[in-house]
Amino acid sequence: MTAPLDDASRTRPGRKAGAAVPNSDAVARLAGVSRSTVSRAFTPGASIAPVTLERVMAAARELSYSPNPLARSLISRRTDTVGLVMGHPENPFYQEVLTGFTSRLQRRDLRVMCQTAPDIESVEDSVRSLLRYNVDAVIVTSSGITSAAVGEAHAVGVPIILFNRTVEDDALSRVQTDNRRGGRAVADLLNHGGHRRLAYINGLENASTNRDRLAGFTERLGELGLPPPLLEYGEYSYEGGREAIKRLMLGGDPPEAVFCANDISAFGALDGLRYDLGLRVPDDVSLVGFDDVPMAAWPCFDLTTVRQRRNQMVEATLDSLDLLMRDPDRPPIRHDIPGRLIVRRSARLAPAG
Amino acid sequence: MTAPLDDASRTRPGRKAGAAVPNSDAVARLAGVSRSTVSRAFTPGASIAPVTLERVMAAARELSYSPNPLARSLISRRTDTVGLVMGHPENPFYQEVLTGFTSRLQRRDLRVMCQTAPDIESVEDSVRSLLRYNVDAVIVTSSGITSAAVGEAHAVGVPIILFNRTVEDDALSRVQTDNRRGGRAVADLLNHGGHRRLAYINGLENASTNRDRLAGFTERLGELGLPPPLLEYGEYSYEGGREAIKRLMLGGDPPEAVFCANDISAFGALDGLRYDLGLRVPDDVSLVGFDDVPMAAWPCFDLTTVRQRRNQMVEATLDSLDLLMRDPDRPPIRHDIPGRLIVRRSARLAPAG
DNA sequence: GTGAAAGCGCTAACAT
DNA sequence: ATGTTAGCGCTTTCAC
Repeated sequence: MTAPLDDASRTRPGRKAGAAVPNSDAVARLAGVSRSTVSRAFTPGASIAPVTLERVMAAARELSYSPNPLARSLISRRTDTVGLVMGHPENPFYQEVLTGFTSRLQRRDLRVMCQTAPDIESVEDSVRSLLRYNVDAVIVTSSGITSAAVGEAHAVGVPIILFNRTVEDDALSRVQTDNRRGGRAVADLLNHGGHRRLAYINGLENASTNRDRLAGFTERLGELGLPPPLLEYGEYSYEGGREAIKRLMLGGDPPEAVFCANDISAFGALDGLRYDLGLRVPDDVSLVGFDDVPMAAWPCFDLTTVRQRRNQMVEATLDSLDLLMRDPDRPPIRHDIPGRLIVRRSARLAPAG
Repeated sequence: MTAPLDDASRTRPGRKAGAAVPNSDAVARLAGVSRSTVSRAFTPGASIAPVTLERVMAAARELSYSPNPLARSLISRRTDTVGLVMGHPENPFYQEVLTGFTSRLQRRDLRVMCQTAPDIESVEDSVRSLLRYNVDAVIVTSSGITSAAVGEAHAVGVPIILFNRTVEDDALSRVQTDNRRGGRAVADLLNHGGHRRLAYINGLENASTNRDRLAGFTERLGELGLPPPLLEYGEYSYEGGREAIKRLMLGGDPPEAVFCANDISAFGALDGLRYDLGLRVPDDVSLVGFDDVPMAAWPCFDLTTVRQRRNQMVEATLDSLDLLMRDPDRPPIRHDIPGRLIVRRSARLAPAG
């Protein structure tokens, strides 16, 4: 529970002694003003005479000075740093999300502290660690979070946003694809294709994305008078999908169409079907994924899938972050961004001749 | 050039006022000791009586106090934070590298500040920004760096390590695959396959990885008495590879075998060959990539390639970092880790019947 | 509009 | 082994 402060690395020496990092004192001396004036020169709203400003800035340029943000944060209680906790970085979708976040945050002149957290407990550790470093906000991607961590963040007034994950705690801001609606759309598509025996290859069992996609899928199947899907476990991974499809197809009552919880597991399922089982897609089995990663469009896969609007989701997250950082007491913000069915060739569109 | 300090975000308020972050003063009072004793309790080597230590720690636990690392860094001149500048995050290989770095740095109790930098100028901006935040070291992945940035880092004693990139400045530490040797190995392989008209699909023209792979390839071809390869430009991307192969094959003297600067462009070339041009691999053309990303093993690609030993490279980088952080004046450390030829089915192994 | 003084939370140097 | 003092680099009163 306690932070490992007693680690050996603490014996490491600090920065080289002779290193000359200019401070406001030096600039003040060179410009012939007081330290507070230098500070004012670097504080946008401050009242300062234009000439003085110019003189200070010239001195600052000469010494290539800029205020030490860490010292500044000691007083301002802002670090201009956002913490990013990534749950499942092996999925290309989240890799693009990560890039989206870092590049856009940079553009807003915010620093990014990255942590990877394989499971929900390490999310707690990560958040705690980020809070110690006084980040101004935390984004948690594709992973849940313990209410303990939420509480600690709330106590110090640091907003948390969940990206593509929901938790029971309804007091949390979040941005996600409308996974349930995505699942429903897939049910409709497969129904149009004339399929009746359907299956779903689960992602991670506890992920809300997985649960919601399945819930929407099953719900809509029910409305259409179709039986609930067969279930298998694919762990959101290529290997998982490839194994899962074999278990499904070699079981008693093989499905006619399979909905995979994400694209990567769908690629695994696709390869399992054609290379391991010698079946054709979509002639023998229809297959649908979720995410629309770039590879899904490659001819080798040509995967019908539900697109998550990555850019839109990232933008929504950053906009929400802005609002929450301005006012930590604001009620939680929630975005459910509709996915978009991308029809390619891996699923039959009409009943077989 | 100057940092955009005058941005609007500075008007954003700091952390919630009521937020109670305990400080050493509070702990000192509760434990009935002085503030310096509290400090000592959290400083591993410090001389402190076991009973006092216990009492302080109990008080700290009660207030859930831990020292503010930012305030601490003001004096110690260490932030326990490493800057990571990523050049081309769209390549899955570097996405895995990124994950490797963040998870391993976390394990060493170091924070990671991430920046993405599309070009060499933005690397300079990124490094400067990281230096302002007093990172203890900087890792630059898959991108070059300006000597200005190197100079600034050196001036403040912050080590920089280049990951998979070389620059003229020989005073820089770096870790990379022995790209030249990798290129030579591919030349040998294709020669064994009986190919004589060869081509190389370039990655990014200025990337040292690209130059070295090509140099090794060409060099070894020369030694084997083969003509230098035809050249095309694939930009290290799927689309680039797919277009490049078309230009090559539809040109006057189509090659018998093609070496692609990385796996992703090789996938593009492969799809171009079979889906756009109707050719078979390796029957009509042999194809080799570089990286050995997980997808290369998927049956759909089954790509012969040169494996970069990602984990080993990441470990070597972190070990070097450790040494350099301990002694910034230490001479540059260089690792050239041999790649490994992974033979799959995309390249012929013996001359055609 | 500007300077002096106080203090953010911490550690280091010097006492004892 | 512990307390006192000074100061890291900055901003923020509060005077003028």
